[in-house]
Amino acid sequence: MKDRLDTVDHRILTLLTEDAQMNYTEVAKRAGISPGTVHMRMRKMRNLGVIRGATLTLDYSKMGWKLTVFLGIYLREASLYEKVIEKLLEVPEVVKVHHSTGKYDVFIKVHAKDSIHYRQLYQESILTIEGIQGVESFISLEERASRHISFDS
Amino acid sequence: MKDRLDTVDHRILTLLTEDAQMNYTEVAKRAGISPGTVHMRMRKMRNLGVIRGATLTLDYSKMGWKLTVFLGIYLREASLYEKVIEKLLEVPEVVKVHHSTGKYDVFIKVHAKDSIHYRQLYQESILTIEGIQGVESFISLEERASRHISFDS
DNA sequence: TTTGAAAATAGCAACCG
DNA sequence: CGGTTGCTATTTTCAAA
Repeated sequence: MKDRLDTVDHRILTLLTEDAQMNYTEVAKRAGISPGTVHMRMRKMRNLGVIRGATLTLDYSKMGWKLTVFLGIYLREASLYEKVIEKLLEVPEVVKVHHSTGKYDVFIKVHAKDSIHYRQLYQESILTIEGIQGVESFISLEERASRHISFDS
Repeated sequence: MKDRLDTVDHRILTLLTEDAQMNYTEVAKRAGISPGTVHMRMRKMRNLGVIRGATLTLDYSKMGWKLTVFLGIYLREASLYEKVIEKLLEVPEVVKVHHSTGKYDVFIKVHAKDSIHYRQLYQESILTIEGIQGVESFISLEERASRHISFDS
């Protein structure tokens, strides 16, 4: 098993990042290879850890979750990040958590049903976390793109 | 076709957001329903727009893309966002674009192979965009969570 | 990497509660 | 009317070339 990805792998990734539920026979057809090869390459890329999994892309607003908010968090001490992240992970509305450097120490994304829900979650579940010094928030008005880097090259 | 999602729909979403490539027979087994029902519910949720699609979760660092950077962008005038977003979408390394309010006008996520690549991309493709007044950036050291809100309730 | 064949799954139609 | 069952076409998966 070769470790480096080639053009065929990239082509498979492009197709499946656009629709992870596309069946491998169709992927094979579009990539100009046999279905067996698609299966093999996918197993290889999963084993390499290049592919971590597959997930659905959901429209939360259509499910009644109207708010998407990003929070940039400053810590009292940078070394507290591990503890703070642990606590953040306990909040179900928190869907992304990045340990970061630059402007903020921790950067997260949360979903809320409405502004009431958001305020409550913000005040009761985020601000109360020990070690957080400050938070800057910005509400997403609209997601204009959610895509992958292109593998064609 | 009922418009509201029920417990069964939520259970299906939970299973498939964790692994969008799980076959529907397995989903049915775990949700305690028949495969036919899974197909039916999935078609319903796609038609409702609740499910927009499915994608692979990739580990970019394992593909040689070592840097993930978030950029908070201030515009010269808030009304320029449409034009600026158009330009940002032309940059292939830009994978997420949010029109936002609060701290920044536009908020994006980019991937780069290394710091050389990042600097070049930043200076040549981002800073040169007409209408951008300022940019604040923070590098993701580590993604500690990428998940969905939980639908159990 | 492809091919070919067996096992499993998808997708639909007719039926049931 | 939504759910299940059962049937057929398609897909997956593996072994051999």
